[in-house]
Amino acid sequence: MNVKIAIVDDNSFLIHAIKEKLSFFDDITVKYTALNGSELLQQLEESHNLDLILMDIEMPVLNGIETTQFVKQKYPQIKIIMLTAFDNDENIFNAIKAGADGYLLKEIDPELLHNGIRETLNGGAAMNPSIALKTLKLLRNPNSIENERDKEEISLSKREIEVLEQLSKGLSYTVIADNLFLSPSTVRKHIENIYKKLQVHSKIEAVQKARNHNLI
Amino acid sequence: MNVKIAIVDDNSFLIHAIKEKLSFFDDITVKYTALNGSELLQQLEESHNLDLILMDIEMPVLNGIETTQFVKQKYPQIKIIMLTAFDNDENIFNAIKAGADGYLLKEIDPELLHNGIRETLNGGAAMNPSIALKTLKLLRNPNSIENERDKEEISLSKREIEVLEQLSKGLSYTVIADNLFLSPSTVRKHIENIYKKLQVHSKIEAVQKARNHNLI
DNA sequence: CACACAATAGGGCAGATGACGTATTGGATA
DNA sequence: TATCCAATACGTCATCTGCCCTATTGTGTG
Repeated sequence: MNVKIAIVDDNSFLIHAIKEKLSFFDDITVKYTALNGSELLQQLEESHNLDLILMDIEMPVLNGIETTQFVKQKYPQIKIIMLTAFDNDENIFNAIKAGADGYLLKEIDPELLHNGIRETLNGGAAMNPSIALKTLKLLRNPNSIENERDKEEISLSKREIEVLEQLSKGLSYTVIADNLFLSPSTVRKHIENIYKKLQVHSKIEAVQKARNHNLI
Repeated sequence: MNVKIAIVDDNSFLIHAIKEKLSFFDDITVKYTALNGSELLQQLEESHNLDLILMDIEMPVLNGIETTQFVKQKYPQIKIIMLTAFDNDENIFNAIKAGADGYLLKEIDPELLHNGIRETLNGGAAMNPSIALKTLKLLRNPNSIENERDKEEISLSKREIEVLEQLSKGLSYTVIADNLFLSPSTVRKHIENIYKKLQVHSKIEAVQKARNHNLI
């Protein structure tokens, strides 16, 4: 089976180097290349018939972490392997949080890169041994992550939090209304307001976002 | 440089099989073998001039997790790779907590095992791609470690998992269909089947349950 | 060779949901 | 005091969702 991939890197020379590495393998086709995240997103708008993205992290306009978040939100079926020169803990953790399926270093051998791509498409995860070690350390010591606090202040009212909690249990409007001794109309209105505040458009997104911000 | 390793497994036949696999590589010497943890600890008492241990998990007397804890406590310089047939989340997480430097499955190719040993001694971590993926999921969703027991009964197909992943992003049927190049009818059918298997009745419940069981 | 089952696809229907309106009340705050 | 806003409530409408039905194709297993 032929694999369609994209390469995103702000250094066009490096894009070329990666293409070169992959040129040995005829089961991989580089369908897109982009110099930053928003360029990639534009291309995906036109056609998202793509299997995997090799993504740099440090890029202008839209960096690799942000881009990964966007792509995974909209096209979760597309696998993403971070391919970067840096391997500091923060990048790794943020990339994982953003939904990356692997994390490799640019100096990687062509064969290992090829293996990593295949393994990732096969439902595994590609990782440098040094990166793997860092993820193990992060798992052992979860406290080392809790540093980054939320920047944007989301303030939901007490009632809205209550509604959100009920929502998170998978209850319907009418049941929530019944539970909180409210009219269904009121519950709907609360949920409308919650959506506006969280800037989401569905129950699932609301619950997800609320969880990520420790609101519930 | 010659590497001195130990193999700990309650199945002497499997010890032999691993030795066989490693016999191709003349930079590795199997110094000890043991049928359980305490046997290994005794041997280490006499001489702990050892680089790395390949450790089974399920063993009588002293299991692999406990043994790893002991060894890492007393001889932190000795690397330990879990080498086991099972890869359930609880084992992985406990092994990591105990201080394991890698986690491989017994069916691994000789070359990859050799690589894993070398990488680990080189300051990295050895991991199967499937294990790597599990560690990533654990990092993303740390509360999903408890509920492993009742997972046996839940078996979703690969396609169903894909659909669930899309669901979890809050996408609608039509968008999911578009992303996976399926008809909306098919997506609906998949979701129907998922609901039956998970015994739930809404998107949120499905995503919740899937998360708790580390299916996504 | 059956048989089971995953993956695909479509039809139909009742009820739920999301997004828009409007409106009243009471408490907080400028 | 005047204004803001949370909390309450209702109406409408297009769309989505959950649940029922049937059906074909391919793969794998006993």
